[in-house]
Amino acid sequence: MRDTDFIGGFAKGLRVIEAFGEATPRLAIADVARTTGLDRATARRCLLTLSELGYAEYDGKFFALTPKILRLGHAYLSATPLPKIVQPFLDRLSEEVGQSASASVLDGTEVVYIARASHRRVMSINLMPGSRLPAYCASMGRILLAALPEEEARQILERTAIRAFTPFTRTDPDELLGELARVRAQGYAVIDQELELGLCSIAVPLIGERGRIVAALNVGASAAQIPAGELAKRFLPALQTIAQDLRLLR
Amino acid sequence: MRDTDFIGGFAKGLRVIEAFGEATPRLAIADVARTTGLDRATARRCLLTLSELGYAEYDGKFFALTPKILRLGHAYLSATPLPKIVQPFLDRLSEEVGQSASASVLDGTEVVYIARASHRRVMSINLMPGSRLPAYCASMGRILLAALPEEEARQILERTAIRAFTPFTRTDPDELLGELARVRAQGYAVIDQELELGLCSIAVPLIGERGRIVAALNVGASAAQIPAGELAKRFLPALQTIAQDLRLLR
DNA sequence: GACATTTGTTCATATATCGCACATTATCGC
DNA sequence: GCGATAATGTGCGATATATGAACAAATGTC
Repeated sequence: MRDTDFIGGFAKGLRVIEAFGEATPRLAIADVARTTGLDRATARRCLLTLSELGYAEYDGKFFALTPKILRLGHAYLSATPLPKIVQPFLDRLSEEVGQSASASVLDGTEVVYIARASHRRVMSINLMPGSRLPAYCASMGRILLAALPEEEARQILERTAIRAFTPFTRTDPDELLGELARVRAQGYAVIDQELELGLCSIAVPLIGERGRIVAALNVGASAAQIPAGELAKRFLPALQTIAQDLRLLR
Repeated sequence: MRDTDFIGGFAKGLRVIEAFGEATPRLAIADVARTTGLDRATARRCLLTLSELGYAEYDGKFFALTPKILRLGHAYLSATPLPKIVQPFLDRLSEEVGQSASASVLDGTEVVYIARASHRRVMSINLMPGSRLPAYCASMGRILLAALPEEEARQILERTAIRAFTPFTRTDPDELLGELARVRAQGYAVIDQELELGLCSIAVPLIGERGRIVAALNVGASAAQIPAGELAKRFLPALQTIAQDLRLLR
């Protein structure tokens, strides 16, 4: 690609949108300039453009995104067949096992939820399509990392900011790579309170065309109700059935 | 705003993202140029930019959005407190009444789902945060339209492409305005199979600061199981309790 | 209340982008 | 295969945008 094929203003605008996040729902021009590294004048122009188009609101001091911005993500969720195909299966699965079920894909070092059937709330954080979790300590993340060539998985782990969310979180890259090998061999991944105390989950791969692993499915449960050791016995057959059914669709 | 404060390239890029949708997951350069009305060269530059940034994939022929694009919508969902606050209440409500519960806001002529606790699948279409429905024939849409000054509601109806999804759909603007008045007076809205046969729902407003209606909550049910006439009796108290609890939070 | 800082806005100009016209390459019907 | 048609890639002048410094306004500090 020649560099004249790159629209700098567009790229900067997207960075401005991403500047809004969890802890920063309302931002002043200077805030955006700082977090994006853009010049204040440029940040201002991006924000005014967003506001002019209705993607953001401006009260004279702070900018905030409007629900119109959801059109952008929705363009993916509705355009990509996978979320739509998977959702009814997750609903059925969730109903059947009495727990939350989700599907996700890998984006960089993170797992991105593309569909979810939430049953009981067992996690403190609220997951929905678009939500992200670090791949290294999520059951679906382990599946998706295990699907990559080992070298690639290692690179992703290397550029992940690994931290221990709980005393159970595995943080050693080599140990994690060993775990990935185990996951690859056994065909499913179990996480026991590595992300959040009291929460465990089990995930399986979803196979697409040419046998490629395109997504992961999981079931999450409260560790108090169901010990991690029992996850495979209780949920693996249902998960594998769903994964098999979904495979037949393609 | 002076016109030099507007970044055309950014606005065009956003249009390109929105060109991807339900029926068009994969688009060639010329497709995008046609649907957006942009010059082919410009559409190409936008697409290459998206691809360079990892928001899209390019196989040499077609472009498709990647899950990274969800970061943009997620910036809103995680930045705006409302979805996060509402979700646990919806979960509780859904569990309590044994039906799906949702929350939405108005964006133009459409209702945008910002949170949802799906219980049983009663709709043919798959709703999730970011999903959109025409406001005029959705229970939450009626609530949100009724919250506007009548003149504004009329204008929205005028620029809506009103069509009859079922034989029950009300399509006459004056009749709809009358219905809005009724909704405003009684404080809740009931839809009986206007959007989809076999589906009915009931919605209430969610009050924010200064008494402004900031969102709507609803419960959907199968018309076969629960006639529309019984919705108020069965679900209104629970809905109103939730709305009241949520009001206290602010 | 005056000073120091931060923030928002404007301006001139260097730079990048736009859209057109043309060249090239793929796709389709036959 | 071959011509017709459509799609993609590219160079260029006109035009729009980015930049950083300078200014104005607001905010915070003492």
